[in-house]
Amino acid sequence: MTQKQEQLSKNQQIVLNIIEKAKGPLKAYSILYNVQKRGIKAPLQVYRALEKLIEIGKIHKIESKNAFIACKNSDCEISKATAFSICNNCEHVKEIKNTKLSKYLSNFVDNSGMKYKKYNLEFFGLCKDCKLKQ
Amino acid sequence: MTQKQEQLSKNQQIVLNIIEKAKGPLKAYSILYNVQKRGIKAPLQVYRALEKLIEIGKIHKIESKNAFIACKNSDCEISKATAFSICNNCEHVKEIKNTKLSKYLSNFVDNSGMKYKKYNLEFFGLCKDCKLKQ
DNA sequence: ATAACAAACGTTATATTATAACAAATTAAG
DNA sequence: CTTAATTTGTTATAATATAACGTTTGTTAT
Repeated sequence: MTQKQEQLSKNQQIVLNIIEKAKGPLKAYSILYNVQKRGIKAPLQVYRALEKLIEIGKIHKIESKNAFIACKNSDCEISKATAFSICNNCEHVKEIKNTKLSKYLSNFVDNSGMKYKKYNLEFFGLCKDCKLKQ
Repeated sequence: MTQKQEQLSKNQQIVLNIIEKAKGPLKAYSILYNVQKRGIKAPLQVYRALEKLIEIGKIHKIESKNAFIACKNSDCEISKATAFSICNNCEHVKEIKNTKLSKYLSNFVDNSGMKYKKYNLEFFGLCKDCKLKQ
């Protein structure tokens, strides 16, 4: 019983469901194949839903993978502050929920005195499972 | 007189020159158009050079833009730790050189105790010029 | 309730970004 | 020199993403 999903349109709902059920990030065309039985036929329908879902913070794009993942973090309001860990071996992706980190980055001021409204951080390494197996 | 460039191959050299001369990040196909007079004819030739240049840390990929920029930061050895600021208005991109930030992120340990080998951070906001103009 | 507007939809076509596969040429090392 | 590794050239194609158009649905204000 998630709240505030009644405002999503039909296609947005379908695409979000697929992404939320997935274990990891999904690519746009893989989403497309998965939702064809539900009436979505064209890439653009998927991309439009993705765009909206990103806008309202329900999902994030993993830029280094061109893939999309459900937001598990109520803190990153409207995707202004996102951080992920990505396993180089099994490609497992996890959203990092760390208050210190997000505070540090949200308040970061560069050498020229600039502050930023938004950031996206991607960490790469081996996840615990893959570290053990090696 | 940059050092250590004698080891680059012809195509790698050509592509690097274009990227280093550019004011901002370049897209692969824009690089291609720019180097056709110098004998590079196919996308793959560009992508291969890009791959190598990234590998040896001469350039970075701006993931959110699918574009490539020369490394201006001798500190980010072999691109293990990259941070950029990106202007939402004029699309100006700048590599952030900030020792505190890079130390903070390189030493970051997440809630599960994981440390990471590599990260890429992209900040978004308005650059100084665009802030003034608004 | 309905006119006016905004948001979402469906569809076709196409643009943009990136890689596969294979053979030839070049370079580096033993 | 010759073997191995890297780089090159080339053609084809895969994968990712958007343009443009007209229609339908949903919202809001009267």
